[in-house]
Amino acid sequence: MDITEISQILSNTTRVNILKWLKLPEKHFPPHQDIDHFDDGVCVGYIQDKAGLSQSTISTYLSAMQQAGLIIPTRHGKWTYYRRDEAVIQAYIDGLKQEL
Amino acid sequence: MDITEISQILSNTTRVNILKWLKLPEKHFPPHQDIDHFDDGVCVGYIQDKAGLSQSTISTYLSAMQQAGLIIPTRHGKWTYYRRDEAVIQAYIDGLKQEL
DNA sequence: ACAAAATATTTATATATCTAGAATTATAGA
DNA sequence: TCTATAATTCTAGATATATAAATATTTTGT
Repeated sequence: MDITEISQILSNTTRVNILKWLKLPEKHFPPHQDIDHFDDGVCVGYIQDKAGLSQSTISTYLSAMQQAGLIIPTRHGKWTYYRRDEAVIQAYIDGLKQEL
Repeated sequence: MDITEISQILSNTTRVNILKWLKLPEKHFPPHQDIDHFDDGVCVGYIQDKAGLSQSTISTYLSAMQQAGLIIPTRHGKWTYYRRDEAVIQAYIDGLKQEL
């Protein structure tokens, strides 16, 4: 868990929003076609529609967020679902409180 | 208090270090010539020596950190002392815990 | 008023980030 | 196997950040 790497992710409004949306997926996204729950998170397309940026930009953002450990991808057929890694997010906040 | 603005500040190791050093100035800096306490923080020159970057870079960093509300400047003669704004730092961490 | 010290600002270059379009890859269905 | 869909990766241009040298400003001491 790297403070500066995660802070860099959080320095962009869209990425912060994605994290917020993923906290309550049923509130921010329509139901998926293939599955009836959000246990593995939300597919890239839905996040893209919500954010209003290009598909490649969102995909790049999600990769960076995954690289930083903030979200976890799960593949379901053609779709990639992303969900938050609550442990990492919590550890980051705790780390800030401790170190900062 | 803007999450992305403060996160941007925290995305740089030197700036994070400055905040950490300013938490315990007596541990990380020599005593000042003109005053015998760190109540108003630490002068720019000491921070620059400790960080090992150029004077202009450190001054730029400190300005940005002040702009984001993280530190407070106090002028003492020729010197500018910078100290943490604990309330803002705490509000940022609390804000993250709440919103994120 | 002048010189020196501390800091801030301006200017400039190298690198990184933002963002999208095009090309590529992965998967499911016909 | 061919096609359509979803997502990733590559490429590229515009903007932002990192960093320092040079210059300007502020303040003190002579």
